[in-house]
Amino acid sequence: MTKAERTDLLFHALSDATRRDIVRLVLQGEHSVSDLARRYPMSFAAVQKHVAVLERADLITKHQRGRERIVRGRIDSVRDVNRLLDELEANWRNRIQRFGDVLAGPDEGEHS
Amino acid sequence: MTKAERTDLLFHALSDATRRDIVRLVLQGEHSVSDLARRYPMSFAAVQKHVAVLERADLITKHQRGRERIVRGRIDSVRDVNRLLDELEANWRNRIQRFGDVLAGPDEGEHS
DNA sequence: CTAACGTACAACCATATGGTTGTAGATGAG
DNA sequence: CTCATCTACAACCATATGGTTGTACGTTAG
Repeated sequence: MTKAERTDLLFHALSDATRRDIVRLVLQGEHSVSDLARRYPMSFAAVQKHVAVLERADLITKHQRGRERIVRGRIDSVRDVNRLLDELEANWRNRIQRFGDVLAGPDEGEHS
Repeated sequence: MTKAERTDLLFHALSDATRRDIVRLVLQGEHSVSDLARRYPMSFAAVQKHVAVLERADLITKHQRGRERIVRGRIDSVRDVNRLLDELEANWRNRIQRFGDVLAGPDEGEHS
């Protein structure tokens, strides 16, 4: 998977309020898929799909405990998203830097 | 528009590589829609749609100059996304804090 | 004025998305 | 063992998404 593809998955996963809430919950502590499903006004299968989207984006991990699947948040992936945004910001800073360079540059050609 | 709806729009807008690249470009400097369209292997109308998605999410602004529409990036919206992620991370930190509290808490009930 | 350019927008299409219900397989409780 | 619980997964549906082409309109260059 390319970096762009993974980035697509990350942002797409976070573009839904239910999924963001699930991430919030499982960063606070462990929850089974059923635990999560009880919280939202939709079917178990729907929540299952949301969890699958988050898993594909590496925002959560699932592991079995008895008959339950325990969901945990992966804080490092949330931070990856932060880093991706910083890369966008960096371009903005570079632009500002260049703009500043012009202002602070040698007075060539000014006043003719 | 609710906060969640705006957050949906922000993350959705950033979930596409072409759109992220457009944001990167227009944070560096101004570009007309045609300028942008020339860069990508898709029709002008397709790029136009991407720009519209970014505009709806407030990640860019458009203003007319002659017959061109100039696109500029809105760095503050990129930072809004950063802030939203920090809110998710905050829940994680709270969890760690509580975990630390337990470790550092009064030795009640221990050793019977 | 006229032609070329930049843009907007509608119509259309294939596929993805987010939801549903239903079925079936593991697993734990009693 | 038997039953209830938790999960997985398929099939289905309505709508959203990302692309296309075509048409129309404002603006500038010559």
